[in-house]
Amino acid sequence: MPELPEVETTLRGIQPHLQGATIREIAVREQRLREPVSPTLADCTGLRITGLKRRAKYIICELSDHSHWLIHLGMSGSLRLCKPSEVFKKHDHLAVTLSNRLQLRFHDPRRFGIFLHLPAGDPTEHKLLNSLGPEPLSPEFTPAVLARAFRTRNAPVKTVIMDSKVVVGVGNIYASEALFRSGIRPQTPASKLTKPRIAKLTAAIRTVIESSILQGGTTLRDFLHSDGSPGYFSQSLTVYGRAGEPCRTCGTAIQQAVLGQRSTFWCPKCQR
DNA sequence: CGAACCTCCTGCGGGC
DNA sequence: TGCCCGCAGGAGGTTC
Repeated sequence: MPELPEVETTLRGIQPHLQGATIREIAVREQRLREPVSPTLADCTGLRITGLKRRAKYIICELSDHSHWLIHLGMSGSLRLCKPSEVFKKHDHLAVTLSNRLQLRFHDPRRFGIFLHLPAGDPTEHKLLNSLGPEPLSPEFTPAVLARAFRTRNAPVKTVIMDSKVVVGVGNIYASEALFRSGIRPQTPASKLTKPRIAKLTAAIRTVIESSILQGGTTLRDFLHSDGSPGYFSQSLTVYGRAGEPCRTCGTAIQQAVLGQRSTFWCPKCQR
């Protein structure tokens, strides 16, 4: 369940090894992902990787012919670098051999991930990217922006902050965490929140994601030898997954309910 | 447009 | 120990 910080950590881990490398070979071992792996992926042999960036939870890889790879880790995906000789693990669906004697492997048991080859052009015009909201850590993510999005939304605030058109990168775990941090009950209709509370929520989303990236960065020492999953689960979560356990602030039992098909956790005393 | 619901898939944990 | 069942979840798609 890679959340944005995990994607960012993955990007930082692989970037130094991919940037500037030439693609020697591409092996697609399983093309049935959320969308079929692009058939033109094989045509990328011989191209150089000229840049890597992240947008929302997507990793965008720029190639020397100005085409791009658009990668999403879905629920269970990971990217990892290893020696080309390493035995394939179950669910290693893609292997990209590079000129630097390393191999990039895309591993994804549940196959909710995506690995697309976009034709030369601006990747942000792709339909998966062209209607995304602001990055939570960018200056564009302000209380005013959130307030504007909330005005017309009567759905639970938790559902709304998980809407990627409102703000990207707030997954199920961090939605609960950010709401706890801002003292807001997840069920509250977004339209009912006052300006000061929205401001608090904006800051909480930023803080929760920021501190998690820092954790990922410290846990992950050498991406080359890691198993591909940054140790971000080791972080202490305040409410997520803690139903029935005492709130770390007031001791009240953490509640759990399903909201918008997703399990949600909150403290009934600290969050109103 | 908004809201509710559906879907893809496999691993894991609970119950017996 | 083994088996069955149901749940978990990112996010686009569908329907009303």
